[in-house]
Amino acid sequence: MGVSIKEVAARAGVSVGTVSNVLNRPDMVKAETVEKVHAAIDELGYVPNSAAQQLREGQSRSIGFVALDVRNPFFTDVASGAERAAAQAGLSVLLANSAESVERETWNIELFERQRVRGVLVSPLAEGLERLRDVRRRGIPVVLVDRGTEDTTFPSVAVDDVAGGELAASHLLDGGRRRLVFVGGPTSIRQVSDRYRGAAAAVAGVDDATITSIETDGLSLQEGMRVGAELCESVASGRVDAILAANDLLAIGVEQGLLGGDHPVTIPGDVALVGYDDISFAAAAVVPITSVRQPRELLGETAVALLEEVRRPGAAPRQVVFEPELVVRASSGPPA
Amino acid sequence: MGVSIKEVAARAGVSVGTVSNVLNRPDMVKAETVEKVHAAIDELGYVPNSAAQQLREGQSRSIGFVALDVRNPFFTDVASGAERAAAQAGLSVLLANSAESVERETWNIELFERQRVRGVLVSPLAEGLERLRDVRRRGIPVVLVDRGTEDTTFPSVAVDDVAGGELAASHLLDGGRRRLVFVGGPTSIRQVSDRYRGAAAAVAGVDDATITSIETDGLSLQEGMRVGAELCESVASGRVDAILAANDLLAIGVEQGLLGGDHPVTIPGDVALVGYDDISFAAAAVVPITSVRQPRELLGETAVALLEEVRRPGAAPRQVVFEPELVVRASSGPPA
DNA sequence: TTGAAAGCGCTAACAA
DNA sequence: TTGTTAGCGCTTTCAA
Repeated sequence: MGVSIKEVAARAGVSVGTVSNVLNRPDMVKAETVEKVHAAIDELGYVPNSAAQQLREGQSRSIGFVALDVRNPFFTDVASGAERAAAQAGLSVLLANSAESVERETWNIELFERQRVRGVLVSPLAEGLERLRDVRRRGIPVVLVDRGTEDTTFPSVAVDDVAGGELAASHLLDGGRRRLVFVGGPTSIRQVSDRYRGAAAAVAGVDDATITSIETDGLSLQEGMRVGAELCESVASGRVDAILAANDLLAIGVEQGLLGGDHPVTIPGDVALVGYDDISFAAAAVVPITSVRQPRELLGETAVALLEEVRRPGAAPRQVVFEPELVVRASSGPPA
Repeated sequence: MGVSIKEVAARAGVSVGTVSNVLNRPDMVKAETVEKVHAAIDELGYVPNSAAQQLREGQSRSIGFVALDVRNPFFTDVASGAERAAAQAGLSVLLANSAESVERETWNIELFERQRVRGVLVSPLAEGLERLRDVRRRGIPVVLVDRGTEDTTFPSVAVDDVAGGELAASHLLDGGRRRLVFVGGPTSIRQVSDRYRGAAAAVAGVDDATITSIETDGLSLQEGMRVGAELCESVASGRVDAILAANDLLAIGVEQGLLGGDHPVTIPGDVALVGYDDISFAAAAVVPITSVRQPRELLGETAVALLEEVRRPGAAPRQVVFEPELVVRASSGPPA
């Protein structure tokens, strides 16, 4: 079980209350006693038991973060922003992975609830919202991350994905592109459909421009490669002159599919390409990829701030929406 | 604080002991009572307090995993193997990130110690070994992950990096390559120096073959691109016909540096390339990259097994070393 | 400036 | 089959 405060007290010849005071309010204790106690702590190798502390305090100093997919750099960046903000408030962040599964999401949230965390930040799956209301009903504050503002009873932080899609498409249209393809899916992921909607709106504003959509099974590199290879022909024949991917993993895959085929096409000569998220691999691709950047770390920081805000009694939940930003690189340059 | 077992007991009209029994040994309780208690639990939305459970039990059901860098897919894969093995034993894994900093490593281990975890799995930095002995002295079992077998007083699990380096170099030599360059660093990372040693040994066995080393500042994509661009000239002039990267991030960067320059070279025509780790981006590169694969998930599973093993009193710490495996892809094909 | 003691929520030993 | 209770390690209130 390890050394307890009792043993430290005995060794130092004081009471447990005094040891606790040395640890938590040392100015209350005579300097000499402080020294004695510290000596005992060192000799015994005492490490406080946080379960006992927490039981006594009634609450933990941790915030739970349930991410959709820890392997996506986007979420680790959001988490690291949350970590930084939490650290400043003397809190820590526990990271859990839903791996895009409702069961795991539910299980992780329950784990956090058992730990009586200060609150949970969660980028929930479409089906998970009802369960989150239960959690909140039981007194644990919840902040939605990257999940739009559908439900204004929750505080939330997100980036305007419709605007992001519009930004990307407008950029392509400004560059003279007219035959756009949107690659992404499943459309049940809100981010995907919002980005498409934005792009479609921009296209609708230009007379001779069109946009079609290719739905993928997921947002992975492999799916991107598959679609990229398929698109070679349409690009070569001039039926497609621009591709808009729902995220960068897809975009990188598409690029490789386009460049690696038997009849390779050129980027941006034959076709322009824009991704989404601006992960580090986008800039490092063979043809560096233009991408829509989201303030990932800021998202995490803000989520923590909103959590602290909503914990104050009587505070109304606030929805924060950030604007995305276009980072232009070679993949969307002028046509050949 | 949430609903406690006491309130459930009151609601169900039974004692707290009975509620506890319903939760932990339901066969001990009359079916009718079980039902009543469950009804009360549902109505009240009771969720057990794990701090109290843990305080009572004296130990948590969690294992701490301190990873060198969570952003490296290698470590998340090891972690996910550990998770799986832990889940089978009814345990869970807490993931912490050292981010290659000794302070964060120390801090995370202390956090785990306060939580009285069952044990810690750690891929420690060079400087951290002494502190781990302290942890063990205080009764918390420690397993070294991916850290060779220098200290046989710890159980450990690793992959033979010398053999891996040899494997990679031999493959290049078998393909007729003679002027090898090893790219990696800093050499203070044991994995890097081991892999180089293995490669050098293989080269020493072939009369007219040579190997030189280019030390990088880190194992990142960016460093790889820098070195790749630098190497273009040596490759073009025939001074280099094969490159061996210390990991795949570097290898991918090197490939992009080589292909993206003003005087691009061909892979594998002008130069062969081999990476290390076999992360998913390696297979998805423009020229798919030959790589040395490590059994990542198995590493994690084994670490958990070793932990359970060493917890048995009197058990000797065991060192497990796995053999790496070469995955051949286009980047190391025959010369032009 | 210190000590004694209550109590946080839970489990398990024991009594009924 | 169920109820009562001690005690896990800690903080904090109250008294000395």
